[in-house]
Order: sequence, then C-alpha cells, then structure tokens
Amino acid sequence: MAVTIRDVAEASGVHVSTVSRAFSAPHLVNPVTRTRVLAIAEDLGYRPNRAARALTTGRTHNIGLIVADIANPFFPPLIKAAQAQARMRDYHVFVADTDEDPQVEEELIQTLTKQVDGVLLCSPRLTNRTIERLREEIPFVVVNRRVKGMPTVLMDVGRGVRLAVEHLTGLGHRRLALVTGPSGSWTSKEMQAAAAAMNEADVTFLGPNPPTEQGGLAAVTDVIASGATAVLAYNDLVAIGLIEGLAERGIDVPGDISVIGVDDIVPGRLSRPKLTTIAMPTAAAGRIAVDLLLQSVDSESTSGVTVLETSLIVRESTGETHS
Amino acid sequence: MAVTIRDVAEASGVHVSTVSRAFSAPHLVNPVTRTRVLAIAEDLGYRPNRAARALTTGRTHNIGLIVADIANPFFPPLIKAAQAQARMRDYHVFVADTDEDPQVEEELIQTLTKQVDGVLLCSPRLTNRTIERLREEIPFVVVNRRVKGMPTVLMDVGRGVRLAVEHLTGLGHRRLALVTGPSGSWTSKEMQAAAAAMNEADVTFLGPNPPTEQGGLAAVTDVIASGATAVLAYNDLVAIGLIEGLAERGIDVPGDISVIGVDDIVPGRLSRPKLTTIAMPTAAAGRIAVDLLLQSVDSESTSGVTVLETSLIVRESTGETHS
DNA sequence: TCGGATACCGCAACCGGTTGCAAAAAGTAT
DNA sequence: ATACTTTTTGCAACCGGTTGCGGTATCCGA
Repeated sequence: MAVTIRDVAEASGVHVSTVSRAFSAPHLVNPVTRTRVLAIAEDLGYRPNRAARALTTGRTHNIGLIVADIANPFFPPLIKAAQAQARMRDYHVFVADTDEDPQVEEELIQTLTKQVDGVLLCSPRLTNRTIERLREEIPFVVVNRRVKGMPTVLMDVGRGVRLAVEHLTGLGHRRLALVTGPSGSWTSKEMQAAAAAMNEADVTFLGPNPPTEQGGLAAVTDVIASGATAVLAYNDLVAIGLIEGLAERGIDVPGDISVIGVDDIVPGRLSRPKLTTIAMPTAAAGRIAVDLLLQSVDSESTSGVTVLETSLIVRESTGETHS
Repeated sequence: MAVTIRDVAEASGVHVSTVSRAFSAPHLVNPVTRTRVLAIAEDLGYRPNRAARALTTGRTHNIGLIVADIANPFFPPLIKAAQAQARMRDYHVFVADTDEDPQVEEELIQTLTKQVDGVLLCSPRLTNRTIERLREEIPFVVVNRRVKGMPTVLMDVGRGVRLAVEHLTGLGHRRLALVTGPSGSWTSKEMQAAAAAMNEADVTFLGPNPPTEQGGLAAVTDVIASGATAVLAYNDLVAIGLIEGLAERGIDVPGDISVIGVDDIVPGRLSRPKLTTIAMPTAAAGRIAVDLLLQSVDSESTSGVTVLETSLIVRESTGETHS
C-alpha cells in the first residue's frame, strides 16, 4: 500500500541501508547519491514510518500528556502550549483525560508507556508512591505538584497570594477569608501557608471546597459569617460561584466584598465584574515541561524543580473597603 | 530493558507464537497453557508493544484529532468526549492544534498518517480539494463542515436558529440582527440561510466578524444602527463581547436588547447576564465522530452525514421587548 | 485397531526501518 | 605502482510482535 524504504531503494538503485542513512545519517552518504535518493523519495511520496523506526531506535518521538479533565478551562492553554512546543521539536503528543480517577490514570500511563518517550503528568491524582514506582518504567515530568526527586514544574502561588494580600490591604481590607480547595491539593496548601505567613491582615480559612462554581456557591454563608471584607478563592471557578452567590444575597462585588480568584481562566476574563485574579502561567508551564521532558529523555538528567512566577491581574472584582 | 514476548515465551517454555496467540487469538491455544502463559506474563509485567504490533497488523490503534485551536472553549468538551470514547474502544488519541493554519494542518495530517488508523478533522481550514486528496491516504471523518462524499458529523444550527427566532418573536421582537462569523464558515452560512427563510421577523445581516469577543465588541455600532431589538450572534464569544460593548454604551441586556449566542460554552454559563444560547452537542459530536471513524476503519464503508440536534437554552440574556 | 478430523503448537518469514561490520571504491603518501 | 587511509556502500541481523503453513498429539467413529 504505502511506499516504503525498499521502494525508494529499488527506484534509486541503492541498498535500503543507504536510503535509511540518507535520512538519518546524512554525513555517511555521498552527497550526490544522497540528493538523488532524497529526490526520488520525495517523488514517490515516501514518508518514514515512525513506528518502525521506534522499534529499533527505542525512540518513538511521541510524548504523553495526562490531565485530570480536559474540559476544565485551566488545562487547554497548557495543552496547547505543550503541543506546540512538542511539534517544534518534531514530537507528537497523546493527550489523555483521566476523569479525575487515579485508577484510570495509572492504567493510561501503563498502556501509553510503550508508545511514548516520556509523559507529562499534570496535577496528578496518583499517590507519590505510585508515581515513584511508575517512574522506573518511563521518564516523567510532573506539573503542578511536588513529587520528591522528580523533575517538576510548579507555579509560585505563594507569591501570588502575597501580592493579592498586599493589594487588598492596600485597599484598606483587614479581615480576609481564604476559601480553600480540595484537601489533597498542593496549590491549596501553598496558598494557606502563604496567607498564614502574612500579618498585615486577619485571615480565616474556609473549606475544604470542591474546586468548582458549586464550591463557591456553597461557601457564601461561611464567607458572610466570617465577617471578611475580601475573599481569596481557591480558583476562578470558585470565585465566580462566590460572586454569583453573593449577588443572590444582595451583596455587591466589589462594592461590599472584594473577591480574588486564581488561574486567570477565560471565563474570569469574560464574567462581570471581570475577575481580579492570580494569573498562573499555564502556557509557559506546558512549554517548559515538554522541554524538560525531552531533555530528561535524551540525557539521564532527572530531578530538579522549576518554579514559574505568578502575577496579580487587577480587574474589577476588587475595590476599597468602606466598612 | 523492557520485557518482551520472548521473555515470556522462555519463562513459560513455549514458543513466542504461542504467547502471541495467547493474547490475540485465544481460541487457538489450549486453555490451560493459555492461563499459564497469561499468569507468567502478568507476573513479569509484560505489556504488548503496540508499535511492534502495528508493524505487522497495519492497525496502530491510534487516532488523530486535529483542531484549529485547543484553547477555544468550543473544543475541549469535544476532545474530552472523543478521547473517552476512543479509550473505551482501546484506542489512544493524538491531539494536534493547527493554530488556524491550513499549512500546519496538512503537514500534521501527513506526519500523523503513519501512526494512526484514522483522523478526526474538526472545523478544518483546508480546502475541500486538499481534504479529498489527503483522503486517499487515510480515513477521515469531518466534524462541523460539509465535505462532499466524506463521513461527516454536523450540528443542526439551522434548527437552533429557527428555535431562537421563534423564541424571540414570541417575546415580541420584530426587528432582529444576525452578527455573522468568518466568511468561510459553514456554520455562519447555515445560520444565514435559516434566518433568511423565516418570515416572522425582519432580520438584517451584520458582518462578517471575527468569531471572538473582539468581534462582538466591534459589531455594537452596527447593531445599534440596525435598530434591532434582538441579536443573534455567531457564537457565545461574540455574544459576550456584544453584551459588554452594549453595556459600555449604557444599553441593558436583556432590558433594551436581547442577545442569543451559539455553542453553549462554559464562559457563557458563567457570565452575567447568563447567556441564552443555541447549544451545540459537542460532546456527542466527539463521541459519534470516533465511532464513525473506527467503523470506517474496520469496514470500508465511507460516506454519509450525521446531523445532530441542537437546542435552545433560555437563560437571562433574552426578554420581552418594550419598544 | 486404524484412518481421518481436530486441536494445539512450533517454525520461519515478514512488517519497515536501523546499524555494526566488512567489502569496495576513492584518495593520499611514498 | 604500492600500501595505507578514508569515504561510500552493501550485507545481514535485529527491534517486538503476527501469521500462514505444516507437524504432532489427541480424539472420534467404525
């Protein structure tokens, strides 16, 4: 059916090994025969079969990208950037969605393992032990979670939280609330730690909450009860839910209460009031993660954590307090 | 390094072909040796190498999914559903982002071709001619665009538009505006055709516009000039931009003007006012598209178009007219 | 007990490339 | 012209599976 290396060899009167080298070891073949072979290959529409190549070289030129939920607006920019970067390096990427299920996640890694040179694990739900075990079989880089001794890319929410708190205190707020995320979340812990270390303001912790609009909706009574004039939400979805719930109670944002989210996802930019948020450099994370991964595929260099800066984007959901 | 079929064969004292059959042709091997082989394989942690298998069988058990822009909120639900469905059928999926560039799109198809059994083309930017040519090399199914003689899954925006217009006229609106999308867009043409065929109301066409929030923002002066009391936007992003621009002019939605979007993307559900929209069954489209694709991979059945129902979701951006 | 069908298994070629090794060709120094 | 490099090419084994073909072992009925 398809045109193979042998077709090209026959058509150009050389041995298959010469054709092979014309592509993957140019310096080992006479320039003139090389150009002739290449021309004929082009002519015949020959495309090397990467799967066959992988069989002998051990390099598939594929990577796997595993995320908990593709439809979560946090991930698409990361996926897009990772994919673009991989393409630039002549890699293809499998993307898989685990549906938040650790079981599925492990299974996916197992079946993907033979087809990829490495995998990018984004906000994995697996235990550290499992990840460390799986690591024997295939190079990883982990995004958005700290796993001992593995190449990791993290986003510095702590800094974002400090910036946010400063922004808020600058506006006169003294009583803050932090709506935390799922109890297992690394990001949530980081946020709490950073907030607890600030002493410009009183902060009370509310949660844990599901990381969704519903979670935000569910948190409004607690927020009101806390007497806080400003709220830092686990993420933008929670913040949006919160604002909605507050509005239902007749409480204006930012008039009565200020709200800050985390992530800078698209819906936050589009909602009203436009959300003030701690922007996570997800695209950069995706890009850098694949660089790291490919690097750790070639060389045996393994560990090291890269942390990316976050920033505060002030929009319309924060304002001066008047209480 | 990894454990191969030969390791398993040796460990269980049978020939590799028996091990192979134990996995892929169970009825050809004695049940007792089969279970023994399987147990030993399990024990050794053997996983068949799909790339190697692909070499002889010609089936990679991979599919490609090509979209113009992963980060466009329209696609993630489709990708997620397609991926889930593929996994259920024991397929992996490459997803690739073309950045809206036809050149990249073609290139991607070319390089992917050897690694996949078929590709899903979502809202392709390629010309029909090119697609038809590429089709010789690999099975396709096209989503969200009509290409002669190819398996296609479409979403019936026409019906959605009729529903929307009925909804609007029921609310008393008589002068409508349709903010159209990019001139090449199949969806846009469908919408125009459906709207033009209705005679309950006057509709004026505005555009073409980029399919983004900016496009909506840019369309507000035209909308105002048209004198319409209700607007149907090319998609939710445009609708949101429109609402924002209208608000800047002090025009209330839905108080003064009603707005309807298309797609039912997440930001529309979260924005305020919550968007009334024509819901596109993107998840279903993804699921069905992979079914169709796998089906056309096995059998040689090829053409046929599947049309999915759309529906109108009435939220807060539409109301009675008072002019 | 024997012949033939059936179930099970091994052999070896093959899928489409890569690569170590050696042969042939071309170039260089003497 | 000879011996020795260096460059270019061919040969054949190999990567990890699959599969057509043929050989045994077992089972069946007569």
